[in-house]
Amino acid sequence: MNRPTMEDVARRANVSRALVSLVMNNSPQVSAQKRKSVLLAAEELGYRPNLMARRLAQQRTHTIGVLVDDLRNPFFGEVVDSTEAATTEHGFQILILNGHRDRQREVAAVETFLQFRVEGLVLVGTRIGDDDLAHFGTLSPCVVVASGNPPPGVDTVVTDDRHGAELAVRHLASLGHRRITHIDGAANVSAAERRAGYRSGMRAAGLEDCIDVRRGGDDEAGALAVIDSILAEPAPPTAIFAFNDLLAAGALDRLNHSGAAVPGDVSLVGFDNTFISALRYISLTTINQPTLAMGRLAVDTLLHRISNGAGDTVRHTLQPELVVRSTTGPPSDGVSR
Amino acid sequence: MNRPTMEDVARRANVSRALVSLVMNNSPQVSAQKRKSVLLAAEELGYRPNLMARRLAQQRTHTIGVLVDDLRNPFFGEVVDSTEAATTEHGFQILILNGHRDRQREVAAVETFLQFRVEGLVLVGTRIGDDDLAHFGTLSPCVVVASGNPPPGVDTVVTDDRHGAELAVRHLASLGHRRITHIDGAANVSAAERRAGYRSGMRAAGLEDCIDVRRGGDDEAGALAVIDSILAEPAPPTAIFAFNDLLAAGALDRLNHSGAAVPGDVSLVGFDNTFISALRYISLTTINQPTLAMGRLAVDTLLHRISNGAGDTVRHTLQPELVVRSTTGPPSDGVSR
DNA sequence: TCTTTGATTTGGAGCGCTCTAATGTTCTAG
DNA sequence: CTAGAACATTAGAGCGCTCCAAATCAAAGA
Repeated sequence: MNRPTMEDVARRANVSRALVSLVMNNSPQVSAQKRKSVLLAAEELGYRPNLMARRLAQQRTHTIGVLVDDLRNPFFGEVVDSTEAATTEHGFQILILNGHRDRQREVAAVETFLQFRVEGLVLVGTRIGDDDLAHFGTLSPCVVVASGNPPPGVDTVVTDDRHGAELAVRHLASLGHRRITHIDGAANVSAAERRAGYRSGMRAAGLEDCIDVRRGGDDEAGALAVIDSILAEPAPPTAIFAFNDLLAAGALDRLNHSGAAVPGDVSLVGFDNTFISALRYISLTTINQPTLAMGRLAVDTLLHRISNGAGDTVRHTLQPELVVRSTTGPPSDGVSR
Repeated sequence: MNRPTMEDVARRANVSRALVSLVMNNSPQVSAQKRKSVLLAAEELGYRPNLMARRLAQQRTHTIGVLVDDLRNPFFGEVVDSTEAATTEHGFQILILNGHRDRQREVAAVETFLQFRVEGLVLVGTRIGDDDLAHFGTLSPCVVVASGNPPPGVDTVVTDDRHGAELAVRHLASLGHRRITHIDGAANVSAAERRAGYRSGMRAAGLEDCIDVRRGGDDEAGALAVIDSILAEPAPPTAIFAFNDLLAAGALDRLNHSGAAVPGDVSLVGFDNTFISALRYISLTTINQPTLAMGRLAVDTLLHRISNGAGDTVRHTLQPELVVRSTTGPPSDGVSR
């Protein structure tokens, strides 16, 4: 399986290696005639340029690395999609690695990217520590997306998680809910901000006495136990604000299974506005994050940094929005007052 | 941002480039002392081997390319996950590219893989034509996963789609349904087999007069219009077998919205057994595909082919299973008899 | 002391491609 | 007819690393 090289093509077309190279990069300074014969020779041999060699010689890879915390979460999937679109539009290649929600693996993935000599890094929702992050920032242009509260010195594109959480609480409070519980995102990078937003939202609504945070997780499974224990309590909450849509879906699931009506007995709000929440069958009230804009902005920021080098750190904060669907409504009776 | 090279490390540690290379590949034939000083020098310089150079020199990439038809479909996501796990276990790297359900893009992606000199290809659910496929097979070891009915000459790992569809129909028929409609997967690679399975299943149940195939698509959206038109008919089906879970979720959505009870008025079966169907809130009866085994088997087959070269084409066919949940039940009344 | 042997270390020739500088060619204008 | 511009082509020096063959070294045996 010895693949033909540029040398072979050159020989076959009776030209120099350099000329073949020019043709392959469709340089305009090649005569039509030579171009044709080179192309023909390449075709006949089934020639395919060797990317390794090309990149080595070029000293550029035209590639950016995208590291995602968890590809299974549709939210991240959407961000990656828009990142990919924006990247290819700019003539760059994209390399995707999955962090599997594991800090170690994520750091290892960045290492892989660096060995690949990617020209920039997009870290989506990763749980890499601030110290490592700052370090990576010195090694390669780097944009952090959707990651709670990244350290200075690294460009970031974030949704205002805190504000998003406040929107959720305000919505519930305005419906008349008082006992609003938050099922949090545990170690997820955005968890802290959303928790903080929940707290400040509760305070703003004069409900600080009702603040109640439960430890959830990253996906459906995280909500099950919490719902079980909540329902067993004497005065269960009339509303739940979940860290994300997956958690909310899990909660919905469990509530339904336990015979609690949503929103009749319990109102529920998620976060992310993934396609899951949009399924009419679920129809989850949630907080939208502008994934498309986030991906695009991240790439723009990164490419700008790549071509313009150092400079002031940029921080783009996008605003989330409340999307009201069918899982929220006024509390069923006066009990909560 | 001029990265240190092996040369720099060698100079700093007062050894030859070759020795540094040995250390980097942790060869056993290096004295402990030299190893230490090399490692130290590398550490101090922040040296990171250049993968391009390494691969170019090595004439191997230890990488396999995985092309997925649609990363947004959780089913494919699961297959990729297990593929990734199996790959890294064997010391290989994995490169993932997304086909976005577009044949052109998929062919282009394979081209990219070939330029990367991947040592093998795993094509998951792609819609690349048989001719192209056969061609790629001659260029690189290649395993096709979950793709309907691939051409001979290429190793394959498939679920017996036809049988899976038959299981679904048999289940519905045994519950007493007669008017069972199939919402198909349109141009999806597995669509033809599942359609065929639906047909033969119907025939086997003596329901050939009721055969009714509607054009669906790849995801939720594909089901909406179909459901609308079905419900508008004088004698709507009492059961629906959808091409996959996403389509089924869309159908569930629409049925629910139209006031049709599931399974009261209409029973519903999906295909793939993705996490969506498992959400208790949805609790979809579906056909399970052993994604974990598929990914592992694909990698094993591929690596075997890589190390043992040509040989008889392998075709692994895995058996799907019926997973009964809450969207199927007997037809509501005697009308259908 | 001189080999011999096995363990270490090193020189240097690639891997396949790009890119600059230099060389050829062709054509136009003086 | 020829200088010189304008265009086309090529030689050759890398890019950073691996790996084979050869060189070096140290300890052990004769």
